[in-house]
Amino acid sequence: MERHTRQRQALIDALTHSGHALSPPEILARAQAAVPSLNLSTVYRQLKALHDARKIVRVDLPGQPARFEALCHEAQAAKRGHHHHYFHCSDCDRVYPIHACPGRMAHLAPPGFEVQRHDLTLHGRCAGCATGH
Amino acid sequence: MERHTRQRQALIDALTHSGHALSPPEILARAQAAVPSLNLSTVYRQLKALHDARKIVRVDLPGQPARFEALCHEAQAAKRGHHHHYFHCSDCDRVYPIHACPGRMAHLAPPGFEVQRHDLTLHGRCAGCATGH
DNA sequence: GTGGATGCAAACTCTTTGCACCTTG
DNA sequence: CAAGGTGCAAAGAGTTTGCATCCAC
Repeated sequence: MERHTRQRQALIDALTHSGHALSPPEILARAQAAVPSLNLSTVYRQLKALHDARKIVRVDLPGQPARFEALCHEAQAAKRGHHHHYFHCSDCDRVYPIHACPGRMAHLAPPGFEVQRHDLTLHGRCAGCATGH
Repeated sequence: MERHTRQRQALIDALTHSGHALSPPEILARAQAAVPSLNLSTVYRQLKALHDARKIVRVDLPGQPARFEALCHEAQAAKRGHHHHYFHCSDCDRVYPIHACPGRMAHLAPPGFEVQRHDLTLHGRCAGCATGH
C-alpha cells in the first residue's frame, strides 16, 4: 500500500459508490469500467491490502462467497470497524449492513463457555424486492 | 438413498458418535476406521443424500468450510430441523450447537425489509479450552 | 442379474502465488 | 532507476461430476 495506482483507485471507487457489499468478480466488473486491463488477481491483492489497512470490511455470510464493503469515513477515523450485522436478500442476493445489534449474547452459551463476539445474519426480502421490484 | 451400504453406515456412525459438527475430511478420516477404502467423493455424495433426506444438518459458519451434524432422533421424528445456533471455539476450532435463541430479530432490519429467518454464531472459548484444556 | 453406489480422476469454483514486465515516486 | 504493483498462468483448497466397476437386493 505504498503507491497510488489507477487500479487501486478504480477498486476503491467501485466499493465506495456501491450501496451494498460486492464480491470480487463484481468489483472486477465495475472497476474495469475505469481500468479495462484490470485483473482478478490484482483485485484480490488490493482487497487484501485494503483490508489489512483497515479501509474495507470483509463480509462473510454463512455458505456464501466473500463480499467486501467500503468502511465509512467515521469508522476509518475511529480506527475500528464498527460492530454491525448484515441483511441478505434472498430475492436479489444483495447484502445490506444493519446498524443495530441485539446486544450481548453470553447468556445463550452453555455454562463454562466464554463468549467473545457474535455474528448475526438476517435473511428475507429487502425493501426493493418486497414492494414488487 | 435406496441401498444400505457399509460406507453410508460408517458415515452415519462417525457423525452420530461425535459430540460436535464435522467437516467432510474429518468425517472421511473417522469413517475410514470402519471402511478403509472410503473415498472423499462418496463422503460428499452421502452427505448430500443424507441432507436431502433430512437426516443431517449442514452447518455453515461465516468464512469457514462446511461442517455436518447428525440430527437427533426427536428432530428426525418431528420432520424438521429444530432451529438453533452455533458456538465456535477459536482455540480448538470445534463447533457446538446452542439450543437457545434470542428471539425474533425483525425489528433490527430497516423499514420495509421483511425478515424471514436469522443465523447467529457465537465465538469464544469452549468450556474445555477455557479451563486450560 | 440389474440398477444404484463406489472409487478414481478430471473438472470446477474461489483464491493465492511465482515471475517477468511495467509504473510510480 | 529502484521498488512496488500488475498481468498472466499455474497452483491450491474445497466440492462436484463422468465413467467403469462393484455389490446390495
